[in-house]
Amino acid sequence: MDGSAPRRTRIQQEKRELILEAALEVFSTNGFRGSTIDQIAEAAGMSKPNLLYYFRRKEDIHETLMQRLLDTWLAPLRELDDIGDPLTELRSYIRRKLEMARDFPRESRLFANEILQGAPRIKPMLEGELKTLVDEKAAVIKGWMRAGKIVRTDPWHLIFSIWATTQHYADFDVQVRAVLGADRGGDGRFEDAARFLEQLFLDGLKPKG
Amino acid sequence: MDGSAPRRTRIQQEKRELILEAALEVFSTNGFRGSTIDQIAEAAGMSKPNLLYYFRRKEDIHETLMQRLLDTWLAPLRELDDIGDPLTELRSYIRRKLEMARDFPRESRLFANEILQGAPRIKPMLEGELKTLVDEKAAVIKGWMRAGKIVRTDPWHLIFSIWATTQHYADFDVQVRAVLGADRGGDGRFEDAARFLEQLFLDGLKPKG
DNA sequence: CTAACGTTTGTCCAACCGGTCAAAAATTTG
DNA sequence: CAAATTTTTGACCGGTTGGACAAACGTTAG
Repeated sequence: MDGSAPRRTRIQQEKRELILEAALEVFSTNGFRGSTIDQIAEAAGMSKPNLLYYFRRKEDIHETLMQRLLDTWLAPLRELDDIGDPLTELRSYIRRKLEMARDFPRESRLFANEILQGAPRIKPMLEGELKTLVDEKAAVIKGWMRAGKIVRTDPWHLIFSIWATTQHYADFDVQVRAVLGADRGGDGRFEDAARFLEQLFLDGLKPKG
Repeated sequence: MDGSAPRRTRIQQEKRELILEAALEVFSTNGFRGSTIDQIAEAAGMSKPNLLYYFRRKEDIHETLMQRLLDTWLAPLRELDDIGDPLTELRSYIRRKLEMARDFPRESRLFANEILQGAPRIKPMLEGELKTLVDEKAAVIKGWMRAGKIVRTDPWHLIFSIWATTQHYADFDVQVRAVLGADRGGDGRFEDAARFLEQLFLDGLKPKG
């Protein structure tokens, strides 16, 4: 197998970027099967055969998009480090994840779509690379628990809960904005969410004493 | 407008149930556009024209499914009541939601699919019925905060976080099982999740003192 | 200029998909 | 039973979709 990237002209690089950007928009709102090559081509400002000159199959676009996504998507977790104060580390992990939901909602939805449908294309990666990474970070968290820096609990489910609460603001954005209404559903909702999540994860709901 | 339900024969009722059950399976894993009438018909054990005799359009099936879903889906929140101890009420709301994720994962995924795609078919309901219900319950929670029964925080985001963390175990089930691995990803994962969530929502991560 | 190479387009196709229709089969009703 | 009604089926249709292809167009290098 040849792992080297194919040589590409300047035009090819630019057009491929254009297509991927358009495809991200279309796939993330319609899902894979719900999106058509024509839609992507139009969003990218080119004809369908022209698009197929750069990506020979619809699936190739999706696959390329997915590979790129996964790298950046797990970056915040990779940064979770053993140096520094545990509570501060966790707090900034939550903050980073929430910022990703705010700044890259389309990527979040693309990922959610894939998982919802049973992750047919990335299951191996979930069971391999992702599991390894999470296990590794769970061990770090367990160390913090042993040291009494944070409460003893299940590190895996802790990570799940951080994923769930932060990605919720990207994946369920329509619902969040609908429920908050016009006045509170504006740009401030991410700051409100950040404040709430910090409080929840650090102190919970039970009053002191 | 005639709001009365059409008269139906015994066969019609049974077959319609069969179709809805099959459609729930298919729609929840492939999304609306990703599902074909043929798939649903085959899953229901009948021919496509036969299915179309009971539901004249693909959309009618989805709509019927959606209406039923919404009633039961919000039942746990409706039960959240002002009588009884606030912390107990919240704890059992979380437990009920988690049980729904465990027992009705397809319904959860169907709903998630709809929201992910921008809720084209149920946006009015989100902005109307749902918002009203959530606002009402947020007021109840605010009362608990004023009474010092739970910590002061944002009730809307609190509700979001409960939705997010519990539905995560249905919508992202593949990922959860992949990360937990064969040994911990079995049936016990919901009990582990319940324990973790209770601890998180009540006490947070910060050690006492 | 011209040959080689990279890019774009129009046309076409086979498969699929949602839905129709008439006629056959099964069931209910009198 | 027979008539009326409901259910099931096979054949069919028009529109869409992913993708192929050759020809035209543009660009670059000798």
